[in-house]
Amino acid sequence: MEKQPICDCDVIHTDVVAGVREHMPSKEEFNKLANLYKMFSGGTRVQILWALEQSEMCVCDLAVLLNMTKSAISHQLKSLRLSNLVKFRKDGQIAYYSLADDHVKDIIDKGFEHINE
Amino acid sequence: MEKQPICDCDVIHTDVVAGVREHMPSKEEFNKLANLYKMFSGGTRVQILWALEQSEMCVCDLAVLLNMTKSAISHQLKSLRLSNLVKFRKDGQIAYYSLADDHVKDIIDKGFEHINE
DNA sequence: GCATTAGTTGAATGATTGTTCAACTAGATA
DNA sequence: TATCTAGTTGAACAATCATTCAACTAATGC
Repeated sequence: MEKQPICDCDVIHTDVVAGVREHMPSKEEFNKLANLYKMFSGGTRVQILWALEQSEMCVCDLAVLLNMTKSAISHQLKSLRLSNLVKFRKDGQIAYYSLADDHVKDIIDKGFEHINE
Repeated sequence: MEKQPICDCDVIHTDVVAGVREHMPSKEEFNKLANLYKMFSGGTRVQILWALEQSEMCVCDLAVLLNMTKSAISHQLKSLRLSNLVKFRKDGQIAYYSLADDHVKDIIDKGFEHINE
């Protein structure tokens, strides 16, 4: 069953809306995009991403740097891993995390640009 | 009273951590950055931002385009306004919203780049 | 004046999220 | 073998968030 439109507007700019709708990505694509930015939208995660931009680090390094528990860091790293923003290599029992690709740096830099204007 | 470190690690890479900490922005700056990305991290808000990148629109236009209530759109527009990501002009009772500056487009484009690789 | 409409707002509610806690695995060391 | 440590995991709880609802403001037209 199709959902009814839920806006009670009488006069809208039908042509503008139709034109924009024509090139609009799917809801699914917008959700993917939103989920990507969600990874940058928490204070802890954005600090982790910035830190890994400076140097690869293990979970304990990050925990000490950010003064948080290994568990909290590990949970956030898992989200970042699932979003393909970080990767890691294992050496013995130590896991060395690093950024997955250059997009992360680009996105963070753009963000700093905006807040510093 | 100073907070005690809460990580129970014995061996960490002290030099790496110290080096990274030296150039680390303040917690406050990271929070500003995270708040910026929070604006892109909801499906609705990122759709609004993308739509306004295509054309200026009134609240009703956006409500019809995204099939949501005017109230829901208005609430999100308020957040976006407070973050200086959108602005609006009033013509009679109609409020025409548009993007505040080019950073928004840059950030969204970088995001699409990442998810389409 | 009154009615209508675009938009805003605050409170409430349900969903999502971040951190903590405790238990666990795997690699190292003895 | 037993023990220690780096890291992971799931459940639980508190905090944050998005949408709905109802009431409201301001501009338009009769």
